[in-house]
Parts: sequence; structure tokens; C-alpha cells
Amino acid sequence: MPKNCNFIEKLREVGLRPTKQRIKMCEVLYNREKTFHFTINDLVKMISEQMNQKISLATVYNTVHAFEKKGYLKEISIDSHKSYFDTNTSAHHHFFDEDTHELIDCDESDIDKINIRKKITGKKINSVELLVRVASDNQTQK
Amino acid sequence: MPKNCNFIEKLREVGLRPTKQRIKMCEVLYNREKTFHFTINDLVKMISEQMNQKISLATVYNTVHAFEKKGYLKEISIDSHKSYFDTNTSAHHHFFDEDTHELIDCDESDIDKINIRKKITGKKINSVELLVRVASDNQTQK
DNA sequence: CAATAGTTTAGAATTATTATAATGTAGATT
DNA sequence: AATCTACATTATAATAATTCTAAACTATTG
Ligand SMILES: [Mn+2]
Ligand SMILES: [Mn+2]
Ligand SMILES: [Zn+2]
Ligand SMILES: [Zn+2]
Repeated sequence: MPKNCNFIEKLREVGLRPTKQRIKMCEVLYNREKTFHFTINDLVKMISEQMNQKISLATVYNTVHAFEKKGYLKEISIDSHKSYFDTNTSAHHHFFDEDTHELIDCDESDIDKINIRKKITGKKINSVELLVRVASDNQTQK
Repeated sequence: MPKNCNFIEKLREVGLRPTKQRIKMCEVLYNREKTFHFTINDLVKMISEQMNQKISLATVYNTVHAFEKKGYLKEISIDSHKSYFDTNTSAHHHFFDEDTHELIDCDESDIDKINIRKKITGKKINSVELLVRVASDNQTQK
């Protein structure tokens, strides 16, 4: 979703009623310069800080999954213990900082084209994504 | 761990006492031609089928994590809702069949060398792994 | 054969997530 | 504008995966 767009219209377009909660979530998620990564918990905190009224955890889950289904959010699997979501819904690669548990997007231009020679019969490729795990470089220093 | 090796010795070598449960788990995991992928649930079923005596779920978790720490197992993140483990502990790529939820290893030779141009200052690369999601190809057929 | 440290175990606790069912509300219909 | 209805929100209960606890057990050492 583009920044500062008419969220009410955007929600209606995809058949989601523009409720107070959903509009606030759109603002928190999409009214910013860059896309970002978050966990449900991160998001609940962000919303709570920006709303006078409390939002139910169930609504956050419902809405995140509704947005995901409509293609406005994407789930990322790096840690099998928690779901990460991404407002960048295109297929793209990530760095994962194992010290800070932070995800960093990787531009197409950062990686040479990936060529997959293996084919699986009867199956088509849905996505090709790289995960580059990094950690602080504090070992052999002179 | 190599197939048909002396698991008792191997366990002792890394400081794990060779208990009945651990030896059985070694047999189930490593006495086979090829490496494979499993969930904790898969593993509990496999062990139960091969043991007269029951094994505690806690022991399976404990032992899987002990083996992981010793480098005999590797955790794979594809689905944020469940942990997958791999007896192939080298860094390697995967196909994930979204229909069957099956993981398939990808040989080094199946993928052209991946060149990462982006550097993150103060961080070293620990691993570079590709996940290729595939699904059945049942759409536009003439 | 102790003694001891490590291991297994059942069951409780925790965490993330989903289901339930009552209440509320957006948008359509009168 | 009042009413209707399908969709949403909510608190709370339920579930599922995983971890913790503390007692019973066992491999190894002396
Ligand atoms: Mn999900
Ligand atoms: Mn784990
Ligand atoms: Zn991203
Ligand atoms: Zn594998």
C-alpha cells in the first residue's frame, strides 16, 4: 500500500470494511518512508502507543491475516518460534542479524541473478528467496 | 553422523551419555542411506514404532536439541508454526513443496554460485541459504 | 559397591496462535 | 432517520508447540 493513500478507499476496494482499527493499522504499517519487518507483538505495541482506545489482540491477528490474504503483507520464516511479517510484499532476499534478530532487506541489485538448474516435475516455482545469516565479526583481530 | 557407526562411542566423544533413548534416536536418525528432514512429531512416531518401551516427549526434545548443539542436527525454518530438522547439517539449499509440505535438498551443483555484493559493516556471513517454494503446476494446460 | 553427576520422565507452565460467542458497527434498505 | 444485516471487534477459552520442574532413574567414577 502506498504511503498516505486513502486507506478507507483502499480497504473498501478489497472488500474490507474501513473500521477504526483497520485504518489505524494501515497508518501504522504504511504511512512511512520505507517498508519494514515486524512481529505481532511489535505491532500491538506500536498500535497501542498511537491509539487512545485499546485494540484487541484478536483484532490484530485477524487484521494481519486479512491484509496478508489481500496481498498487503507477507509472512517471513526465519525463526520457527515466531512469525515475522513484512510490508514489502515482493519476493526479495533478506539478511538476518543473529545478534539483534533484525531482518534487513536485500535489493535485487545486491545479488547476482540466481539460476536454478534443478527442475521438479509437475511443480512450478513460486518464489526463490535467499536468507543470509550474519553475526558480529569479533574473532581473529590482530 | 555416519551410517552404522558406533553410536555409543560417538555419543561419548561429545560428552553425551549413551543412554538407551539416545542410541535408539541415533539409529532412527542416522542408520539410513540418505539424510532427511523431520518434525518433532514425525520423529516421535518413528521412535515409538521402533521401541518396545515408550519414550518421553521431553526426552525427544532434549535429545534433538542436544544433537543440534553438538552439530549432528540442524534446524530449518520454512514454516513459522513448526520446527523442521535436518540430518544434513551442511549449509545447503531447499525446495519446499507447498502442496505436500515436503522439504527437498538441493545439491550445490543445482544452483549457480551465489554472489552477494552487499556487505554489512562489522558483520560476517554465517550462511547463505536459498528456499525455493514450489507447487503443482495445474493452471494453463491446453 | 557406593557416590555423583547427568538423564529421563510425567505433568505443569508458558507462549504463540486460533476458536467461540456475545456485542458492536458499517453500509444497505426501507 | 430508523431498521436491518452481514461483517468486525472483543474478552475469554481452547489449542498446539515447546519448555520447565522436580522427582525417580542410571551411567560412570572412585
Ligand atoms: Mn501464519
Ligand atoms: Mn529451536
Ligand atoms: Zn523484507
Ligand atoms: Zn536439507
